[in-house]
Amino acid sequence: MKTIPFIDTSLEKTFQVYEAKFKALADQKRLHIMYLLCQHGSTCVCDLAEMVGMPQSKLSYHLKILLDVNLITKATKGTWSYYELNQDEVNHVLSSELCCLFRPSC
Amino acid sequence: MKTIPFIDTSLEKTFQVYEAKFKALADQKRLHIMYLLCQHGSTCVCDLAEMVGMPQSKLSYHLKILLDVNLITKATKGTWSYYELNQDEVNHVLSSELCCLFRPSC
DNA sequence: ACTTAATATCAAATTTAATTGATATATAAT
DNA sequence: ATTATATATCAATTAAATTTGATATTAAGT
Repeated sequence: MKTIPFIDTSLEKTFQVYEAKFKALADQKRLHIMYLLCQHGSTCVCDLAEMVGMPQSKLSYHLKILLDVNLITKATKGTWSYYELNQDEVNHVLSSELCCLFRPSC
Repeated sequence: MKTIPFIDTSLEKTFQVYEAKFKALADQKRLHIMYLLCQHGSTCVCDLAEMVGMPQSKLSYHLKILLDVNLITKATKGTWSYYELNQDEVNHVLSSELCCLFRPSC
């Protein structure tokens, strides 16, 4: 019989959530992708692949990682998938100083 | 003969720096360590090891990762090493909302 | 219907990071 | 000097993330 450590459990959940988000951010290629999405707005995979010079399957892999933690969003039109930076989520996680990296205006 | 892509190079460096910082943040155990350092202020390794329930060598490994990217600082006194959260660096990287996780007052 | 184009997914190979237990180093206490 | 304590580092293992090339899926154009 043990007591339920409520606060610790909820902290643990919080740490889990942020671990996933930071993992997604912890990669140069993905930071570059986010930067490009920020600069160009909604962009389809094939255009993005050209911009980053990355094979399509590899790019899809990295986009999925960013999508799964809600740092980017996806909209499908026909066979095209358009990805976009989730500015709200970026603002929620990063300092305004850092967010600046992911703002078209800066 | 090729032109030097100055802007891209400096962007690449920026991404490298943040990759390393986010990598350090991308781990539940390390987030927990940072949280404890925030709550308790300057703490020596043996006390911290007890708090996180982690073998000493493992803890030292994780502390080094945080230290290397300047998210924590270290001060040695005799055989003891005292680690402390680098509040400035945390503020520089994370949103104020998130920083709150690493503020004693919140 | 058939072909082409865009994207996602998969399995295998590779690379990178984390864990473990042992050992080294350095200070402090006796 | 010897012993005990705190911490860091190392080599070996294990685990996780990334890359690659191939294939599947789905919509569009002819």
